[in-house]
Amino acid sequence: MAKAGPGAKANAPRGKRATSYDVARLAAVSQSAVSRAFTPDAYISPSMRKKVLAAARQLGYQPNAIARGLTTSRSRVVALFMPNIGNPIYPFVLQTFSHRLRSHGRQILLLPLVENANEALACMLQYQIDGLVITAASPLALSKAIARKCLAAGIPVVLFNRYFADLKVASVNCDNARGGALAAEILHGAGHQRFAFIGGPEETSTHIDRYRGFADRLRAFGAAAPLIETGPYTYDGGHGAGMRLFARRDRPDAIFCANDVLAIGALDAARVGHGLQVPRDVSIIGFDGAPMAAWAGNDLTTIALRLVAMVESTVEVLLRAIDGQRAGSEPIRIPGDLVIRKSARMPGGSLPAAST
Amino acid sequence: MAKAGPGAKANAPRGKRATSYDVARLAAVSQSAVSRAFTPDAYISPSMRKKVLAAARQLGYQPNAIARGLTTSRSRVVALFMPNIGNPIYPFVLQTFSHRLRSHGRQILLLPLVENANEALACMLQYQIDGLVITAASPLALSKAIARKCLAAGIPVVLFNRYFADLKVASVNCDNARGGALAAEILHGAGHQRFAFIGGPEETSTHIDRYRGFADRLRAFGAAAPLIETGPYTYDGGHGAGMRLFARRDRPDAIFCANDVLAIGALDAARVGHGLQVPRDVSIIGFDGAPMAAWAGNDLTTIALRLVAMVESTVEVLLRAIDGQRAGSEPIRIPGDLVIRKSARMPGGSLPAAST
DNA sequence: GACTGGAGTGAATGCGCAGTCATATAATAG
DNA sequence: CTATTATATGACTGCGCATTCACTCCAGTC
Repeated sequence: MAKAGPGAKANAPRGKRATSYDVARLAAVSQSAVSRAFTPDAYISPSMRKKVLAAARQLGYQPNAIARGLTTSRSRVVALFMPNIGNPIYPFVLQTFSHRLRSHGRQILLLPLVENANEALACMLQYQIDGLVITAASPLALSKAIARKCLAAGIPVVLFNRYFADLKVASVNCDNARGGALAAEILHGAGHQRFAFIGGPEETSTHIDRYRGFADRLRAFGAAAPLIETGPYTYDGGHGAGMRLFARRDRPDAIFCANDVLAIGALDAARVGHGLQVPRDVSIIGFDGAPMAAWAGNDLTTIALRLVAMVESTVEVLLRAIDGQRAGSEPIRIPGDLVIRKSARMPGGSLPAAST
Repeated sequence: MAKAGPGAKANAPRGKRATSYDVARLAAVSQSAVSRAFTPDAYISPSMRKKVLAAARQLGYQPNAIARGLTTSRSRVVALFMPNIGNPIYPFVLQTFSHRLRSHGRQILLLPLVENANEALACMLQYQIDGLVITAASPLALSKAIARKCLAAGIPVVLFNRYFADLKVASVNCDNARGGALAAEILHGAGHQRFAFIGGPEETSTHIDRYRGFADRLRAFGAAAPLIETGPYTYDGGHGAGMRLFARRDRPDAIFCANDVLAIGALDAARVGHGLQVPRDVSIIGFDGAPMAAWAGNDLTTIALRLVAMVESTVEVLLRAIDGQRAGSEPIRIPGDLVIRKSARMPGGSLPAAST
């Protein structure tokens, strides 16, 4: 074949990658033809395409996405803003986004933790980002500022597992209020009397909706209003809240936590910190469906997000927005699924009740 | 100022972003001057730079990284291959990489989980990736194939927390053998007699080196060879291994696990599965320094990776390779730090010993 | 048999920028 | 006061591709 370059395919000499012209020359066609061969809906005969692709393969040619982006002024890259990964569901979310976007020919650029919204916007503009996904695992004020800037700059934005009441941005969420109500039904139905809620930062939509769903349903049952403890969405936050709650004389016997990491913190506060038995002395329900909720040491009853469905929906909304259709800003809500484990007594006593 | 466009800065009319020519016109200078103003080491007077930057700010101008990439033929983007995020240290690793690379003006493109190495290479070539980091959180065979292809294509590669004995690739690792030896010293020094090792996939360098360091040191002490159980690097892997070990008549009283997730699985197998007390009945030591090792319910003694140092070293090696200096393929080893908690008895009885 | 039209292809252009080269001005020397 | 050199700037080209436009070719038409 060609002259042998050390460790190189066909003729990729020294850091020089084949261009469409190289392929054109080899296939004895024009550069236009090469371009068409790699463009899905281009006007080209099957035989021509086949010939070009053969030559391309021989040279190890891949279209240069940079050059393509320059002419089309779209990068086919989507940015993801997801710093502060404290919630263990996000690795899976990230992986799922990556997979789904790839199947639509998109790549993911990871936006680093920036100081302010301008830095983020600069990054997006520089790389001609086609769209942005912001997950709840990011500082609220910063997320909002970034979303606002991007919208002003005409970059489509979709929020994942979060929404802003005062800013019209497309979003995909769990039906958090319904999840909270479900927790209330279970805990009340199991005969509990003294309820508590352990939440996260009070301005986040997950905190607000999960609490509201829980408290509203309790009120509908005529139960006493739940105690509330809040803190960051971390193990320590849940542990601290649990320690405070269990130290009270009117110690709660049923706790709903705004997420699983908080719940595991509360669980440890009960068992290790206060020597309580779960669910004999206290029932605890979490939210999210984090992997470690299933671990034998935790065995946490929780309301699991349908993460795959949520990601798919987010991708769909984003791609549609990129294609120019203005997305509605009404939050899309996807239900959560109750996962019954052993950290909470169930109505009907399907788990060892207090009589033990 | 300029005519008011709805929701637009100065004059960013309809999805049209300002170019260097626009800035040049406004500042009454040439396009070259604009380019120089945004190039760190360019030959330009301070006054000129100031004037250009002022005009750029007024237009909301950001250099188009795509166009820049086309002329410089480097994208300033680094790819990260890290699918299968099962180990909870990786979210932090990802965040740290992102942060560190950004401080060097680099962005991260997340490589999705691909079917084969060719897909990955295609992605790298299309986007003119400057370099690649492969973490241990990715399938071994695929990682190796990708690394091989990239090297052949002239793309610098650095492995994080992994190395290949039979392929010359730069890598940054924990000093795993030393960590294993440390675990052996502690467990032997605390008076344990029946040792076991719970590992991951047998061909991974972390498994091999951590086991070897452990077993070699035990042998040096004249102790019996440890029992070995292996499985995937998951909670279930550790739990299953633990259940098997504790069911034996010669049940081990000291277990070293190749990582923290395995160790937590083993811990739960001991406590929940077999009703054993830790560390009265068995000492367990993990590896990595995962966040949940610190949780009260686990309280796991472990050997913590110096993740920040490892990431910084990886970035340094990678950037040097991108700048053309061939990196050595000898693994860089960074020591791990013993974190003493309550899952293992310590030499000298600094924790409640078997006498309880 | 000249004419129309569809199908396929090639030539040419520009995307936005970095860098090279040439030029104009200011500073220094002789 | 001219010759020489720093210093700073502008004109221009090309990176690799998508795309537009013009063109060729050939089947069908009357």
